[in-house]
Amino acid sequence: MARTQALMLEIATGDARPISKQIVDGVRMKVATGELALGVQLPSVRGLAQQLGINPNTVAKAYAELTAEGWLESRQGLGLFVAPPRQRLSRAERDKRLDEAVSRFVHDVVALDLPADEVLVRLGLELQACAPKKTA
Amino acid sequence: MARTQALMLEIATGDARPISKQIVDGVRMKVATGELALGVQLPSVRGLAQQLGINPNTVAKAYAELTAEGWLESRQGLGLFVAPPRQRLSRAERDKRLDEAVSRFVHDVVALDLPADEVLVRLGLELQACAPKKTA
DNA sequence: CATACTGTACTAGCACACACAGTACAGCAG
DNA sequence: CTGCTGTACTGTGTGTGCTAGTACAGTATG
Repeated sequence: MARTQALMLEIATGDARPISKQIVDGVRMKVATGELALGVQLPSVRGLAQQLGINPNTVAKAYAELTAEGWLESRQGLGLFVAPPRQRLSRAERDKRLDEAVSRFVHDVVALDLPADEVLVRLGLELQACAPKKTA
Repeated sequence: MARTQALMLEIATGDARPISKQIVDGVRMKVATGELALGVQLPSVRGLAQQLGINPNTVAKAYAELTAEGWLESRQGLGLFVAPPRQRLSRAERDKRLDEAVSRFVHDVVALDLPADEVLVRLGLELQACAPKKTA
């Protein structure tokens, strides 16, 4: 392992999220699910930028955030690699962020006037799909 | 009923959401939970703006969105009132928005590396708290 | 009628975030 | 050395959100 991977990432111009956040979300999801295994090298800043047709600075910014969050590891002059899993955030910080995410989601969903059951089932499936898969 | 209500809304400057969205979310929540009953008149655009210390245009923008969504009803020269509940969005539109909200939430939560159970329980409680209360 | 409220619709300016463009530097491999 | 890696800057343009000011139509009251 530890070889560079193609990183089938797609940037949707119609997506409301900024490009850098799309990259962060996409890579983070792939690491969390195990699609990007420990030690795998990511495409270079300039390489991914060219592949996606965007500015290298935008990729660098996304990579910097992923590194700060502990998902990636930087080796100067070599590249970026998937970092070993570890506790990245304090309990308090995680609770705070969870509260914010829950609040945001509830605000979004209340506007739809849907039964709570349906929402929970729908979300449960999605969360399960993102659980780490040890075996491919 | 149908009298004006004080609308205990709070605008948090620390909140990342734009002010107008905070108003939309707040009012929508109060209508959904029944805290703002059918037919109740809302504070005037200028009145709420002064109360919150913000620009009247910002309030008008929020009210316009709530009216477009079907939560409020406008009577020219009289004011804005809580509208009777009705199907505001098509099935397809609601599914689309639910998908987006779920996706956004999952992306936020994956970053926290928390057990899915905990997240679902936490969210279930919050959704229940926002269910319509027929009786005060 | 006049006055004082309502919502609504504009224009204009300012601040901020985002993406882009270009340049530069340090570290590693051949 | 050359060529790749990440990283750090300085700008520039654009879009969004909030503010400010003005104007107009509809309704109620005197």
